[in-house]
Amino acid sequence: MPVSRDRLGRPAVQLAPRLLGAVLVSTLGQATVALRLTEVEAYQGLDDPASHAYRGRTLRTAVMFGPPGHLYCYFSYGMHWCANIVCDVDGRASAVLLRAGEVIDGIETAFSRRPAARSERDLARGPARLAGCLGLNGTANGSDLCAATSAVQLQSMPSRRARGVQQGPRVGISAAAERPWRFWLSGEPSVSVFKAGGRTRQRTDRQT
DNA sequence: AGGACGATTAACT
DNA sequence: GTTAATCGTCCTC
Repeated sequence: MPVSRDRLGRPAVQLAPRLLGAVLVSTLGQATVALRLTEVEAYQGLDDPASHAYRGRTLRTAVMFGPPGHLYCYFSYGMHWCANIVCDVDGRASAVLLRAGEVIDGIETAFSRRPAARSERDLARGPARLAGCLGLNGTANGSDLCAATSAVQLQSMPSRRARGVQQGPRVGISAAAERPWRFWLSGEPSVSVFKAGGRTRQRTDRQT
């Protein structure tokens, strides 16, 4: 039985630390991969300049404005997919980005989807790597994680906040970079390397 | 219609 | 530490 939807109907900043240790299971492509979440980030919709939903509902962000418990997948840098769990109540955009996890089942399948991974800890270390392991892409956008018939499910979630939860700035953003809305489990090898939010790209000053 | 930029990754030096 | 790859989305003419 997947996690019940009402447990996810709370703002991302509240839910994010509670998702550490939760288990996601994908049966996409007739293979099973299960993953235990070790690092997440909260994005609080209209209150959060770093959120895709900040400027309101668009075709891309529509899922975030819907009921909790669905997957929001987006395409990044022209080549990667990243995945979020939509949370908070229907109509309020809020989502938790899945940044890293430990593969606990289907390791062979995960490696086949991530040929560049050299070790188990690299399989789902980083949001696009995590999505890659599970086979998530645009087709999975909107998937209901709380439905027993769904190919992607949130199988379990700790009833209390896990021990060893750490908190700090989010990765790779420039807006609202000071908000400490990244959460991870201390001592987990799968947690991604810290980079303070800000410019990760060269300036594009034109020459005169 | 055009362009800047990104919730990134992998492969380099 | 640096940089190329690559394209959907959204904002500005």
